[in-house]
Amino acid sequence: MTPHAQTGVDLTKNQTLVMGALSNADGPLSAYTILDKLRDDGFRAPLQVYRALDKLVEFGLVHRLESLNAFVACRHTECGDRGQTVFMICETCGKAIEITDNAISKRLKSLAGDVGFALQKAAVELRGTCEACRAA
Amino acid sequence: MTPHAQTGVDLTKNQTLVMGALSNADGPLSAYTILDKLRDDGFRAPLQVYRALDKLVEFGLVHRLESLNAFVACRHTECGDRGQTVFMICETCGKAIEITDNAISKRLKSLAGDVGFALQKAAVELRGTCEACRAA
DNA sequence: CGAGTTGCGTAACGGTATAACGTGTGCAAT
DNA sequence: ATTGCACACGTTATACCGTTACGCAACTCG
Repeated sequence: MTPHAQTGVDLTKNQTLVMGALSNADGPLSAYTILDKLRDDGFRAPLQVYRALDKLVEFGLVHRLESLNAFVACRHTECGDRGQTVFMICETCGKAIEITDNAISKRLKSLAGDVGFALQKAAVELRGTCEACRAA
Repeated sequence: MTPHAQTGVDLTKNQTLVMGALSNADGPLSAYTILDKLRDDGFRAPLQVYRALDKLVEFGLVHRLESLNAFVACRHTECGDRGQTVFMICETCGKAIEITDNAISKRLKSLAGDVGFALQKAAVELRGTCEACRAA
C-alpha cells in the first residue's frame, strides 16, 4: 500500500493514475515521462498530467523538485509538524532521498525574519552522490 | 562599479554583455529576457546567452535560481567562506534577496552525512513577500 | 607549421508549462 | 424539471526553457 492511501482525500481517475505512476517509480519523474507512461490509460496531453499534479501537490501527496523540473511521491505519511523538507538528489542514479528537519526550518525562518521577509515556502535541494552509488 | 569587477577574471565580449545586463537589472532575468535585451548588441540565438551564463556561473559572478529558471548577478564580492547561499524571492516584485549563512551549511552537511550522501552543492530558495512589498 | 583549445554563430530540435476553448457530469436551489 | 454552478476533463495551439549538432575563426603551444 502506498503511503497517504488513507489520508481521507479521494482522488479523481486522472489523479489516481498519476499518483500510481509516481508511486511505482523509484525516482522523480518529469511530467512528460508520466504522460508517456499513461498513454495506454488514455492520456493524450500534458495538461492532463499537470492538472493532476497540481492537485496532488496541493494535497501534499506529491512534491515538486524545482531544480529538476520533476515530481516525486511523498514518502512521509502521518505527518504532524516534521519541519522543512530537504531533498538529496543523486546525480548518478537520479533517485531522491526525502528528509525533513526542524533545525533548517528554524534557521530559515530566522534568516527571513532578519530581513523582514514573509516566508511562505522553501525549496531545499541538494545535489551529490548517494551512498549506494558511492559504494558502486 | 559592479561587484566582482576586479576579481581578476577577464571576460569575453559576450560574457561582458550578459554580465552587464544582469548587473543593470534589479532582479533575476531569464535567459530569453537577456537575449532580448542584447539583440541590439548582435545577439541572435539562445546559445550565445547560455554559453556566457555557463561561464559566469562557473566564475561565481552569477547565480542560477533553480526554482525560477532565471539568473541573477551575485551581490557578494570579496568572498572567503561565507557559507550556503540562500535566496529569498519575492512573489510580488520578483526581486531576489541573496544571503549567505554558515549555520545552514553545517546543518545540510550534517544531514547529508547522516545518510551517507556526498554533498556537492545545494539550492536553497525561499518564496514569500519582501519587506518593501509587505509595506506597500 | 600542425594539433589542440576556446570562443563564436546559426539552425534545428526537444523538453517544460500554460492559455484558451469547449464538453460533460453532479448537485443544489428554485 | 430546469436552471445555474462548480469541477474535472479533453484538445489545440502556443510560449518559454535549454541543448545538440555543425562549422568557422583565432589563439595557444608543442
